[in-house]
Amino acid sequence: MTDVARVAGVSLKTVSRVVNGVATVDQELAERVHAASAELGFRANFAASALRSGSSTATIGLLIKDLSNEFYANIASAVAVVAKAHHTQLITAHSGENAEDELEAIFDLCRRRVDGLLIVPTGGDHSALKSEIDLGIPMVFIDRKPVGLAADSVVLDNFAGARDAATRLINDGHSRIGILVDTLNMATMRDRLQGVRTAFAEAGLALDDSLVVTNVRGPIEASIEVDRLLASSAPPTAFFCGNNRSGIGVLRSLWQRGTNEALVSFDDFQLSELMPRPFTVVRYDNRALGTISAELLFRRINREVFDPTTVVLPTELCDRGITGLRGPQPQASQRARCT
Amino acid sequence: MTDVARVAGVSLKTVSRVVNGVATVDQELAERVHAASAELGFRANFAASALRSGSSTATIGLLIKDLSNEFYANIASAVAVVAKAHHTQLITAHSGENAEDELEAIFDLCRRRVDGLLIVPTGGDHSALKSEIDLGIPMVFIDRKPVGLAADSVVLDNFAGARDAATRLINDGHSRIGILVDTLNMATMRDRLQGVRTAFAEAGLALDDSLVVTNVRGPIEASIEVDRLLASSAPPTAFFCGNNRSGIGVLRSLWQRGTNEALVSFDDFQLSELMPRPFTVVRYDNRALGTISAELLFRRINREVFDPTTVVLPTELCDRGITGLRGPQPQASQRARCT
DNA sequence: GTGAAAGCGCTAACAA
DNA sequence: TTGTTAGCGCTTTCAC
Repeated sequence: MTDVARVAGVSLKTVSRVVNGVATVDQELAERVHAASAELGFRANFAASALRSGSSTATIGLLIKDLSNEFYANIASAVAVVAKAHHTQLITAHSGENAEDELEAIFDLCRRRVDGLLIVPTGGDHSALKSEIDLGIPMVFIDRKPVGLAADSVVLDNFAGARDAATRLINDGHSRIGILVDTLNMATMRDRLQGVRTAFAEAGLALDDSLVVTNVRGPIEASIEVDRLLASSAPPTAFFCGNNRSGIGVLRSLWQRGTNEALVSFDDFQLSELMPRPFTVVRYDNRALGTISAELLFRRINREVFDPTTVVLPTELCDRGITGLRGPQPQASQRARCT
Repeated sequence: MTDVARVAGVSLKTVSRVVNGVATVDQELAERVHAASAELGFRANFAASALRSGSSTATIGLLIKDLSNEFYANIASAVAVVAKAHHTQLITAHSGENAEDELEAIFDLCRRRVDGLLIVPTGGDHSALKSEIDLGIPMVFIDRKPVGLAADSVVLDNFAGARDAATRLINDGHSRIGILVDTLNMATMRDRLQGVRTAFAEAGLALDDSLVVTNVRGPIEASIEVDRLLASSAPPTAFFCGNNRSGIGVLRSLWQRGTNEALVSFDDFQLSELMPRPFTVVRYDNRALGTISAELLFRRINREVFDPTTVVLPTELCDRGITGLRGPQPQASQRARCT
């Protein structure tokens, strides 16, 4: 900028004024500055500007597990739209599996003075972040509430979704239901399992714990468990899956077997309506997780004052998979038969 | 930092040394600094540090259309892995549809002094970026070569992929093939159409231009075109789709009709092997687009000198969709029958 | 309307 | 090993 000032024959401050398009600058001087800028290839340094003026970095951070997972990608995409509307750049940090990595990434973003942080927690304890919040960096937690910390969060109604799912199966006459969930270290999974238990209790039925499988990591493990459960002397007549990955594994297994056990799985997924066998999903507005969190964050960033909020998004049951009947089918954009 | 120095009773520079963990500092002084840091809630300001030391911002930018699209999400996910390995944060900017927005986003990232830029171009002209490259900001273009600019790029072998696809159909006895591609403003689409034309020419067949449909934007438009083409007096017996979105539309239409026209579509997608009808995809390593580009970018960032490179990734034909036969099926992790 | 000087938070270069 | 000084690129303050 000093060079530009020299070449344009004006003071540093005048260049600054022209570059920022602020205040009134003499037409001719402004043009000399523009000419000199172009000649020298001058580009304003955003960081230096923010440093001196104490203005915000116009940057928020998003901590997320894995963008190649549709669930997280939809959140990130929705967040990006809100960020753009606020003329803010988005730094996306991948936490990986590890809670320590996650903390380290958060601290790095704080050193970079992001205006705020959106966190899809890997789990673990978040009390270490209290100091960062006190320092004035707003945070909103997505999909899981923070542990050991009072902060905003946007989550799903996991309990109700799972209870509805199990109730549907029970009402359809099933009493032996295979339950496949991921690790119970995650509150989401605990809530979903609790929803299923509640549905059984409400129906006056006993849930056979030998049909409850935890730590189901992915589709392949889910397939294996389906085969194991169905080979038992008192096999289940239906399955509940705690997430779409195990749902897909079960779906594949059941389709291969050609048997007609019922299936309800948490999480919808792309092209679920074209799966080769009917099943049901616990659906919710995936993008809303991102949109609402980001809007909440910007309210905090804009210094709006309100008590820590938890937004709970509703779920609904939707039938998916093809029925075997040919003929006009609903388009993806107006998905079918949701309750 | 000044406050920390005062509270710890040491000089500014000593605090700096302790914070950066560099050089040897007396044990006791270091502890006084740590204590003062904790007491005051001191957090190093990364931007100020980079400004003074002239070191890099340890940030790269990724310009991408839409993370909710599997193709882009896989690229972003792969880039994030490489960035993390280089201890670099990733700013993801969504270009939207608009070429002007894209340029504006790039300029913003340049003002932020990112170390480098990864761009999935929306199209349009990129000669305006020459000045930024000259300024020393390396750029790598993904999926499409830059227009009017010599820069690194990583692209697919669109021509060969499409030629292989059409040749497969021709060898299977098809001569009337419906061709559905998106706008020919995109070089990828032009290359794919050219690949199809070449396959016809090599087979000594004429391609009926009335079966070539351009500007097919998505699944719904594709479905409509399928219905139109099949209603004609000389309907096609097979379809080629220029991307997975139109492929999905055609697949849905053909499945609903219950007819057995052949289908080959560019781009694989999740759960394609569970689609209710056989078809074929032109597959490639989606993540490699991100991984290789990012690695190329970091070579540039590390001041390695080499001529502008274009990496072309190969494609292969893979059969997808269920065959109607029950029984053991290949797992997604070892996908079937790829040539 | 324009410019000179001071300083944002930090580190390089040097001195002690 | 520790401290002092100057200054990264920019904006503020205030005088002209």
